[in-house]
Amino acid sequence: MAERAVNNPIGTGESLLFLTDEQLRRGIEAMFFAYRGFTADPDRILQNYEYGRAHHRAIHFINRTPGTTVNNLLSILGVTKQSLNRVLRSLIADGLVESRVGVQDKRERHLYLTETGAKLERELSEAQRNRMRAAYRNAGPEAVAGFRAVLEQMMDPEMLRHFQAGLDT
Amino acid sequence: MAERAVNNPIGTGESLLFLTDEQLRRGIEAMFFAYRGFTADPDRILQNYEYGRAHHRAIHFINRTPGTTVNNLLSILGVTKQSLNRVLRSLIADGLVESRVGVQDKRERHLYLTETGAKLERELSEAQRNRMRAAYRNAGPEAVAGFRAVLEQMMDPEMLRHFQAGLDT
DNA sequence: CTTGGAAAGTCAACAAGACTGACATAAACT
DNA sequence: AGTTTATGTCAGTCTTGTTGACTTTCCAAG
Repeated sequence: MAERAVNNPIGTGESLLFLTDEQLRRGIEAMFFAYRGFTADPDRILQNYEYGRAHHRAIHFINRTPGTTVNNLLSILGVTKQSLNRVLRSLIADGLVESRVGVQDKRERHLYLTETGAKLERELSEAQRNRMRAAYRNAGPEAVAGFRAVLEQMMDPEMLRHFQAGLDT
Repeated sequence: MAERAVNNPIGTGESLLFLTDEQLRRGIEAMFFAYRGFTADPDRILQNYEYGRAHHRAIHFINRTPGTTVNNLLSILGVTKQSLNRVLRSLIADGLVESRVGVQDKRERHLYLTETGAKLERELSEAQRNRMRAAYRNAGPEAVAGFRAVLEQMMDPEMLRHFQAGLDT
């Protein structure tokens, strides 16, 4: 009936990985609880500005890739253009994001943070980096490499593409 | 103006951790993209049942701790009772969750998955475990330990408490 | 040079899932 | 007896997502 306590050992060849359902469940819960911590600090800050997580995501990726097009942002964020448009409209209206008509292709809009937008971005990312930095330091350098390796393996191929596109090195 | 390309090395004493803002940003994005992959499979399955992520979370933790009370679930999930109640009501109405009045304290309701509920739980967690298992295998055993270590360090103390409460070992 | 299609934007309607606030009930505690 | 606790419910709001329909702009191929 229940498959609890059933061992499900997987040999990788070189070293054994005892991946019981129980251990996998812990990994799943770790992701769940950690993601909450991961978003907690920015969420708190955003309340002071009457913005939400969607605004944070837009600001983050516009900052990462200044001049990115709406379409590119759409494929990174994985939402509909209507949903993103609502967010962008408010950010543009509030003077945090600037939308410039494309030079080569005038249909495209290229997005940039204004000085005000960059300021909020710094406030948000600084809080998030502080938590990440503390976690990294407490876990140690080998842990950091493992953390990144597992996360990359967990991504969908298209997301992995977007992730690697953001790596300069 | 911009602080790009500014090194921010942090010496831990034993081993050096060069935690540049750039490296921390990669960790942040890794979390973002990986979480999308993490939830993608269950989300797809849930559409067939007209349920959402909130139902999944409730089902997961009721399965993990059968007989848990509503209050305990509330503190794990970090939502309001009104929000949780909406989810529980539909799960109970659909016969996936059973709510039993407490024996010692009759104010409390203890929650259990029915056979139907357990079946959906298996379908969801199997999909999620498959992805987690593949990620673990591809990343290797040392990576798994590091992954878990960093995630634990990223949790808020109260969430860490809940996480560790779910560890039998 | 015209037309087809891509990129972007807008409007409307809707749904899930979170929230607050107010209130009800039952049971336990003091 | 009065207060606190646990739960449930009603009503209303907000954010963020969705679909569908439609327009404008504009590049590029026929």
